[in-house]
Amino acid sequence: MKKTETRIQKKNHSAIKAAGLKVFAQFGFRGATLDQIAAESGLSKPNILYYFASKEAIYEALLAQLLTDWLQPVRDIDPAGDPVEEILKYAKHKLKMSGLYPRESRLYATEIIQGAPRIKSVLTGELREVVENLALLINHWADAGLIRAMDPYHLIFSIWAMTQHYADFDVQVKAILGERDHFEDAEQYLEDMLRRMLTV
Amino acid sequence: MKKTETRIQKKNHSAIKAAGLKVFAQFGFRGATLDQIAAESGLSKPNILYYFASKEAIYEALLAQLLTDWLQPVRDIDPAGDPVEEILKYAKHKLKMSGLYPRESRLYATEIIQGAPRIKSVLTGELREVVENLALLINHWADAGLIRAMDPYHLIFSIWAMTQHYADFDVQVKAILGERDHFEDAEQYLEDMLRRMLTV
DNA sequence: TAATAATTTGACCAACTGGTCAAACTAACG
DNA sequence: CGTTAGTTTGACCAGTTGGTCAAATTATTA
Repeated sequence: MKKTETRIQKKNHSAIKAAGLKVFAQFGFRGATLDQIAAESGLSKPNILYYFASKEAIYEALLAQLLTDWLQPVRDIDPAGDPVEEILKYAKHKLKMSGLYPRESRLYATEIIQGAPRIKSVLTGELREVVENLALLINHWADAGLIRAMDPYHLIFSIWAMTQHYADFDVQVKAILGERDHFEDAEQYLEDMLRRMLTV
Repeated sequence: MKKTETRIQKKNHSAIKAAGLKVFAQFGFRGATLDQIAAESGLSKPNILYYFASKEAIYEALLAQLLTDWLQPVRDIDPAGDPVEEILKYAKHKLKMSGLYPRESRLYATEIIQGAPRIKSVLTGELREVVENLALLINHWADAGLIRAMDPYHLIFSIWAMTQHYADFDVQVKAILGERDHFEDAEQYLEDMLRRMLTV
C-alpha cells in the first residue's frame, strides 16, 4: 500500500518514533510535548507534523508496534515443547527485553496506568484471546501431569510483573542494588522461582 | 508546630489531596493540571492555591505520605517471628493495599517511571537502608536454616512486583479476568509461590 | 538543466497552563 | 453585635500547548 517510502521519510519517521518513545515513556501521553519530541529528534515541530498527523498519531504508532512485538512471543510458545522449558524461555525473553528496551516497557506501563484509553480494545480482544489460549495450554500440561496444577492466569501475571518490574522500576532497583548489572541475578532468581512453581 | 488546623482547613486539605491523588495517579505530575484537580475537588483553582503553595506542593505531600505508609510495614517485620509467616504477612499486606488503594500504587509507579526526580534521595537513603536491613535479616534466617538460601533483594523485588502489579495494571488484569474480584486467587497464588520459594 | 515533487521552516493562532491579586465574602469570637 | 481572622473568587497574566499555513528550500527526475 505505502511501499513508496523515501530515504528521508524512513530516516525521519524512525527518528521521530525514537524521540517519541523516549519522551512518552517518561511523561506519558499528556505529559509529553511536541516541543520535547522535536528537540529530542532534532527536527522542527512543523516538520514533525509533516510526517505524523498529530501527537496522538506518533503515540499510536509506537503502541501498535509494541503490541505486536509483545504478543508474538506468547504465540510462539510451543504446545509440543517441554512445558517448563517453554515457559522459562518466554519468561527469560521478557526479562531480556526489559533489559534491552526498558522504554518500551515504560511506555506500555504509562498507557495501562492511565486506564489504557487507546488500547483497551486490544486488551479485551487480542491480548485476552492470546492469554486465554496460553492458560488453556498450561491447564492442559497440568492435566497431563507435565507440570504442577496452578492458576495459569496468575502465573502469567507473575511473569509479566517480575520481568517488567526491572524495566519500569529501574531507578528503584538501581537505587537499592547500585549501578552494576543485576540482570544475571534476576534471571537466576526468576528461573529458580518458576522451576519451583512448575515442578513437583 | 501547626496544631491549629481549622475544620475547614482539614476538610479542604484532604479534599485537595484526594483529588490530587486521583489526577496525579492517572496522568503523572506533568500530565496532571490544577484545573483537573480543581474540578475533581469541587474547589476553585485559586482556592486550591490558598491551601497549597503550588501544584508541586500537593504532589509532594502525597508522595511523602505514601513513602511513610510503605516503609513502615517493612520495618514492622519481626526478626523474632517465624520467617515464612513474617514474609507472607508482609506480602499479603502489600497485596491488600494494592486492592484497597490502587491509586497510591499508581502514583508511586508514575513517579518512579519518570525517573523519581523528586524522591531519588529517599530511594537511595531511607528505602535502601530499610531494604538492606531486611536483606540482612533474610540472609540471617537462611544461615540459621529457617528458610532456603536465595537472593534476598530479588525476593523483595518479586514481592513488590507481584503485589503492585494488581494495582498498576488493574485494567489489564480486568481485561483478561473480567470484572469479578480476583484478589483471593491472587493471594492464594502469591502464598503458594512464596512458600515454595522459602521452604525446603 | 529545468521542472516537478518532497521537505523544511518562520510566523502565527486559539486554547490551555500554573500562578497572582485585590476585593468580596463568611466564620469565629469577645 | 462588631471586629477580626479565615476563606473564596473573578479577572487577569505571561508562558506553553498542539497545530496551521504559505513561502522558502532541497531532492529527484525527465
